[in-house]
Amino acid sequence: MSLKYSILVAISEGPKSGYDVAKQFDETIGFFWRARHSQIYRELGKLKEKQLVFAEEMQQTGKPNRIVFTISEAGREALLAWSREPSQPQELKDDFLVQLYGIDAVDLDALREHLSLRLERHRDRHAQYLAKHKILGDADSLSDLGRQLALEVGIRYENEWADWCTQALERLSVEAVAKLSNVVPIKGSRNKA
Amino acid sequence: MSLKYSILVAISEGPKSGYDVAKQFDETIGFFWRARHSQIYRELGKLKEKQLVFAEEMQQTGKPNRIVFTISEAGREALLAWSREPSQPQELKDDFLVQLYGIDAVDLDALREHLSLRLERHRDRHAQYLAKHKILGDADSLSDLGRQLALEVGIRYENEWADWCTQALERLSVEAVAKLSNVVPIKGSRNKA
DNA sequence: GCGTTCATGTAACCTGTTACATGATTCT
DNA sequence: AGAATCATGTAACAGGTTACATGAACGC
Repeated sequence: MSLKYSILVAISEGPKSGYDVAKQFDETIGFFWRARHSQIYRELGKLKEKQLVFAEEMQQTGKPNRIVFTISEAGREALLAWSREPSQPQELKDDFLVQLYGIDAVDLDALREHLSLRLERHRDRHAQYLAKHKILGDADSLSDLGRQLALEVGIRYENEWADWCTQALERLSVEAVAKLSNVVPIKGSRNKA
Repeated sequence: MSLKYSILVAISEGPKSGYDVAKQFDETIGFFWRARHSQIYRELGKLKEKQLVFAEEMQQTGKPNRIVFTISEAGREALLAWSREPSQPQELKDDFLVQLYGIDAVDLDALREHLSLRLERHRDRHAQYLAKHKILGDADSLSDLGRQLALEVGIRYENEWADWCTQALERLSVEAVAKLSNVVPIKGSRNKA
């Protein structure tokens, strides 16, 4: 549903090739919507058919030719119409939480290890978002304000995850688990049928 | 990838029909992994083929027959093996953030309205998670602790979103936007080519 | 009489990932 | 000599949504 519009947003800033769009997805928009180049080329084809973008082949010597896409008036209108429809929030969806939910059937030591890995990852991401946020500085245009707000979601998200990982590591530590009154065998526990 | 294991987690608690699994996905596991019944029946078929579960048809008078699935030893092993592989965190993916990123090309008034709607939604969800968390009380078993920790992710997640929505509404209010030094036309702005 | 719950599934479709495929240039 | 960047795409598959299909029992 939204890949289409994410691409239109990218192209609405100025004409871009599929390759350019893919790069932007890796750098900025990709924080909020990811896509591989294979998907991007496929979608660009559809956008062209629906005449939401025009394509123009640019001769290049030495390098392969670029096919540059420009947004059409219809494309801008589609983008505006899309922005008027309520979007539904992304729901939590995480296999790690499923493992926690079924904690009696999983390997606790592995879970602890994965928690540490996640902690590092979330800290890295947090730093990345912060850096991008800093570059924007004091937002003096609507455009910068929008990007800043979007990044702040990322900052909060990663920060909370990192914080939670730290807590979870403590509460699932060997010592903490040993203190639980209702103890179950720690490793490879086979549930009652 | 993970639907398979989410279903195994559900069945590892005790034998269940496809219908039962679907219900549990609506109530508890569904906070962390969602699936429609069509997907669940399809997946159960595959699990049966791979002999990770057994199926047994139960006669019922009045109601349609139930097909009850039980986890096999191979199923438990698969679950354990899965828990040993690192899972990758869900990345942020939200069309709303894409709209913010391309704020010059969207309808600002609509955006504000959607922000309010989201705020409500996140508050509702937050309350839901909190209620479920309260019911678990002081975790005295590993199983409860796991579920509690999982719910806490949800609580944090919804709380941060709600908080962010409040902030965003202020910073994108008509008055706040009017104060930006680098003003762009507010409605239906057509970008420079 | 009508909607809900119980209970199963199929089919078509859309979205997203992985791998395949090619080929020149530039940097190390 | 080998890797990275530029630049395009296709094909097969996996995961997920929507809609179709059926049918009895129970409560309002």
